[in-house]
Amino acid sequence: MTDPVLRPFDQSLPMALMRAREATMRRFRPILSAHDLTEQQWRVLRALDQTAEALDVGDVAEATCLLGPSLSRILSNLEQRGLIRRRTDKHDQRKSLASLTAKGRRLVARIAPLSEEQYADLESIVGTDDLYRLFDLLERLIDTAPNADHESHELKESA
Amino acid sequence: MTDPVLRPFDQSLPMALMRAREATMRRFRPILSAHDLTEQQWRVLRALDQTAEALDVGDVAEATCLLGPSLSRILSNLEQRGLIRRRTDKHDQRKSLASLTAKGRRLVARIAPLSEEQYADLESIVGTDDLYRLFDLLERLIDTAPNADHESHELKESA
DNA sequence: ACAATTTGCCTAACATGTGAAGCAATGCCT
DNA sequence: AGGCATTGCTTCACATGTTAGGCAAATTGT
Repeated sequence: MTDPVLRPFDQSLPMALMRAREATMRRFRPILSAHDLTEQQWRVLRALDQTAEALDVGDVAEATCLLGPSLSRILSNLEQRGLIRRRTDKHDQRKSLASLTAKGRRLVARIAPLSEEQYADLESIVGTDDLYRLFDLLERLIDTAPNADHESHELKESA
Repeated sequence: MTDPVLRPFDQSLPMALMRAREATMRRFRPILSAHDLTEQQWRVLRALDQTAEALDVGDVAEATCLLGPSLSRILSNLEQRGLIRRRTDKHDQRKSLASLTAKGRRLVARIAPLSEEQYADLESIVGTDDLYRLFDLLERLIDTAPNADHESHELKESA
C-alpha cells in the first residue's frame, strides 16, 4: 500500500504508444512532405483510393480516424488543390460525398510504392511474427475502450 | 509481383497505434478535463512532479515528447494559471528553468490517485503479462527509428 | 400535415503539431 | 578582444485536435 505516486513516463502506455507512432511515422513523413501532403491529408486520399465509389464524410471520418471539424477543413484544402471532388448525396441531401479526381488518383499511385517500400523495411527489421503479435495486442487494447464506435464487430453475432 | 497497391488501414501500423492510444486515453481524458487540463498540460505537470529540482525547457520537451513551440505556449499558460514558475538559469542564461508551484504540486497530488486507478483497471483488463509484452514490442519499434534523439541508451555501453 | 427531435455536416474558438525564422547567450577560433 | 558558428528558447504561420454551437435535411410522433 504505497502512496498513489504517479508512474514515471517510461511506464506510461499512452506515452509508449505515442513514441512508437512517432518513430514509425518518421519513416513516412519525408515522402509525404516531398509531395506537399500532411499525414492526415494522406490518410484521406488513401481512404478514398480504397473504394471505387464515393464515400460520405462520416465514412471518411471513421476510416481515417479524423474528427468532423478537422476533416471538413482537410476536404476543403484537397478540393481546392483539385485532388478530390465533393457533391451532395441525392438520396440524403444532408450528406456530402467525396471522391478522388484523376489527379488525386495519380498522386496516390505515385506515392504508394514509396510508402510500401518503407513498410517492407519496417517489417523486415521488426520481424513479421512480432509485427503480427503487436497488431493483436493493439487490437485488444482498442477493444477495451470504454464506449467508442469503432465499427463494432459485436453486433453481427448477437443479431 | 502484384502492383504496389496500398495496404488497407487495418494493416497500417501507424493507424493501429493511433487507435490504440486513442482508446487508452479515453479512460484518462475525463479526469483531466474535469480539472481543466489537456493531455499535454498534464504531461508537463507530471514531468515536473517527478523531480525535486527545476528542469530546463529542453529536458521537459524530451520527457514529455513535446516540440519546442508547443511547450513554450503550454508553459506560458501554466505559468499564468500559477501552476508552474519559470526562471533563467544563472549558469547559462539561454536556459529557462521550470518548476511546480505549491499549487501545481497539490493539483498533481489530487489527480494522481484517479489516474492510477484507471491504469490499474486497464492492467487488470489487458493482463499484466500482455501489457509487458506490448511495452517490449513498442520499445523495439522506438529503437528502429531512423535518427531520433530519444536519450540514446547506446552511448553508455560504448563510452 | 406539423412540431419536436435527431442526424450530418459545417463554422467558430481555442489549444496543440510542425517547420521556419528570430534573437540573445554561449562556445570556439585566431 | 573580436568574429562566427552553435545552442536554447521564443515567436510566427499554417495545419490539425477538440469542444461547442449552428443550420438544414431527414426522421419521429401525433
